[in-house]
Amino acid sequence: MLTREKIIVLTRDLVQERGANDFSYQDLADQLKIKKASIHYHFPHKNDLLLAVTKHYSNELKDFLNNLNQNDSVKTRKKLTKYLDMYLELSKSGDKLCLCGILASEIQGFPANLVREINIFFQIHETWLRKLFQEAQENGELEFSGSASGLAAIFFSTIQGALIISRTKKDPKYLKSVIKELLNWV
Amino acid sequence: MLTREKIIVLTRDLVQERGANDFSYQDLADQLKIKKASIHYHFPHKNDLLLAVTKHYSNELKDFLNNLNQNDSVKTRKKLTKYLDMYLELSKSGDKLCLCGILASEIQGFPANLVREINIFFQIHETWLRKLFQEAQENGELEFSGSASGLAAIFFSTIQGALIISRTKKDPKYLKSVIKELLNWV
DNA sequence: GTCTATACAAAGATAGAC
DNA sequence: GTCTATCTTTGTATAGAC
Repeated sequence: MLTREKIIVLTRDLVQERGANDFSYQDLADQLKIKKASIHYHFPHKNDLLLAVTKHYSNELKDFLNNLNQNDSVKTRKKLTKYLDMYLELSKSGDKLCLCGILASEIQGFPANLVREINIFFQIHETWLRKLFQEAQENGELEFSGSASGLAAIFFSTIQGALIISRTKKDPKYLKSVIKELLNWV
Repeated sequence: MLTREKIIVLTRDLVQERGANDFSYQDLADQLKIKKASIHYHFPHKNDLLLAVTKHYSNELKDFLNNLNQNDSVKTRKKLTKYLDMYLELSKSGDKLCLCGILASEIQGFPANLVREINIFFQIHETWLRKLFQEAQENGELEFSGSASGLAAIFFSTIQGALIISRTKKDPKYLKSVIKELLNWV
């Protein structure tokens, strides 16, 4: 793997664990066994690195969702379950949050382009969920009161919140039960 | 107000805006027009300060909830609305999150006693919500499928998540619509 | 209880050799 | 593209005078 890519992947992990304000180029250098100056060569400023990591994370998400959409015969509920499984997996790690969830909580002090990128990530989620709910409502696969976009916002907010609370409680079952409860509502 | 108290209140504000890893004793000293050393007199280590702030925040919450519980004649839905209004107010500030929500997202690296205090805060919320839902279900004021504790977890997670997302979008209406959607479900 | 002064480490960043 | 060396600023913290 290219050094540039290694830096991005490791940063992603560190941010998901500790946040953007609690990891340093020194941490990266130590773990990658290179020097700080080498990292500055690839990403002169920390915000450059955070921006690249966020874009990388969004691209991974797009791939994941495209993959889910690929197979049209898959039932809506099955797609939804696979989507939610992604977060259950994350929660099982015990020490990670959604990259953009944690970045969003530190957003004051970030430059505008990074804020924009985090919002794009949120938008990808909500758009995917909204379309899923919309189509499922139209073809009668799911039933719910309220709008598809409202339901999408609820699902996404709940997961982001539950991830944080679940980790704090050191109890992955918390997220699991919240997700189960959510699924009972559609 | 005593200096000690001033420090706590200002720290609370700064943490709600920027998080625990992005404010310093220097920031406090500048805004309070005292010297860093004076703050170290009251709170030798930063974690001492964060612990005091968290306890203070929990006490404010307890007062608020006790106040709500005071008047038994108030309808459940009204109590719930007042509870949720607290977060709508917070969201209107445009730059603050729930203190414990933001602390929880930075929890790696905090000492055990601080983690415990954050969990206590979460517990207060969930217990209050659970009891509210439980009693309302028993006396028929509210109807919902699933357990009262599950509903409490959903409400609390959703609010925490929506606060973060709402601020990132710079759109307090996001939280507002999520709350409206939640209320449609009970 | 607040101040001045200071210590010490770490963070973000750059210059220039290889 | 990576290194050594260095710079500057900031953060956390303590000692000791007032």
